[in-house]
Amino acid sequence: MKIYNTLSGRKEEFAPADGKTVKMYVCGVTPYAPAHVGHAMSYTFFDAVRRYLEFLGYSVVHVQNFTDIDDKIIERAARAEVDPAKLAERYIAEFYDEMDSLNIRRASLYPRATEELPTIVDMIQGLIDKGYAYPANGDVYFRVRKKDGYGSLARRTLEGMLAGARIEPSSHKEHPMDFALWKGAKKGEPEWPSPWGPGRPGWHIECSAMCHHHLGETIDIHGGGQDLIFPHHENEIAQSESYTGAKPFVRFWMHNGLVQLGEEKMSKSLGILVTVKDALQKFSPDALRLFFLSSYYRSPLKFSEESVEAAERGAQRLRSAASIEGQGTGPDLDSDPYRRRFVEAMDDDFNTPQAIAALFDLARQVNRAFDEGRRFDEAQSTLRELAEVLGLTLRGLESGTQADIAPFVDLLVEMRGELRKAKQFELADSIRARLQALGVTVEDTAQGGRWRKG
RNA sequence: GGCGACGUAGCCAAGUGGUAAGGCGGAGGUCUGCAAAACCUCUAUACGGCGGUUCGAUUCCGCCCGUCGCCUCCA
Repeated sequence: MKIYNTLSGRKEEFAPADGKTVKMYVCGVTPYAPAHVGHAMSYTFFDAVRRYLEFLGYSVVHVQNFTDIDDKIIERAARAEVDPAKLAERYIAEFYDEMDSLNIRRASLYPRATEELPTIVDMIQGLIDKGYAYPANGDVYFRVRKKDGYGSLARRTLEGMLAGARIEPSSHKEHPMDFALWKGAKKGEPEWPSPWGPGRPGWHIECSAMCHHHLGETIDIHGGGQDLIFPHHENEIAQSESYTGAKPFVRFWMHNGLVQLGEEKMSKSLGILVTVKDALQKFSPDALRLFFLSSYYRSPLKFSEESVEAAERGAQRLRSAASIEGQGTGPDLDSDPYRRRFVEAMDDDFNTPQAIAALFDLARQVNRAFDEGRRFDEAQSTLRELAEVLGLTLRGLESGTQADIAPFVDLLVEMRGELRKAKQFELADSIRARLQALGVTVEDTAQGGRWRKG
């Protein structure tokens, strides 16, 4: 299959370095606020990446970090007068819950910055020893000019960056673009001991350290949002390659486009966002996933309720095709052409929009086979299988915490069937309308009434 | 100012050097007591604008307009 590599700017043939196991690292969140749909989109996409790679027969080691110590956490915790670690812990728990709700499979490992201090300190020391970093005034900085090719991921040069003129000069830095590996602690801040004095790790070093610690010197895929390309991923490359001497640090860099709300990027710090929690209250997980995966992952995606509502109706159509019962005896529906289209689309840099198009076409064929009295069990299971590769459950809305209403609704639907037979249509229609008002849709088929929630 | 991305039907959104997937919506039809669902047919003389290359461009190149992102924390 082919994957677009940000580093080369081209689609390249992909296979894991060892031929079997894909080492994949996806940048996680800084848990200081609720997750928004931009996070949901990114992690949904990388979940689909992982599922598809496994579908191809690879095993995938998927590592995703939590940046559980950082300026924002300290700031928020101070304002709320809680312990920074507690604050982070709370948002991490929320994050797990929400990602589970979105049917995003758990990563193989979720390392946290605060649990990687020894690795981080070792790496910083190693960088100092090799001349790539220098302590200054309790901080430690990376010497950007020492790293060949710094800026190549972002396609920038040091000169170009300086032209931005938005860089705050720091008297302790040798070069304005040098970045912190270690930040000396100020009074009252959380701190860890180090050879350079008490402090905490800089933002970029944790990812380098975790990658190295858990996945080795070279990993197959490193993913994240496009907003991480610079400076975060650029700096990761600089740190990791300088430390290990191994090139490349990452074989395939993958970056998803950003979710926009209205005309702007969704952003935690700017407060422009729709939280995952809010979205899940309005829409089914399948609808959100279908919405996310209906556009190519590298393009920006505009979030709008109308678009997700459209996806909700589409999801319902897929669900219904995946769950109809009562196949006939005519010739089998052959789903191979649809499977091929799906695979071909996904092989082309995870072209999920086209893969989804194949799913909709297959769903139509299943419905047709039903109408024509043909067999479709194999096609239907293909539909479910491929949907699952994208992480779509195609399950109906669950009844939630309520006791199971099924026997009672069944009874009403059955009684209504009797009324219809007796041509008591007014009463039958009234039952249907009242069930609808309670959130149960009743449909009449040749085999009698059937119902679903929603 | 520098770097990058994008601009396709009412809306969302793929894609190709030789006249445009899919979804939602809409119109008509089949089925139905009605409705819903499902299925069938239709719904972009053409892909921001202007030039260029080409037998031929929406697809390549240049310029312009518009939108967005990054350059500072950010999936």
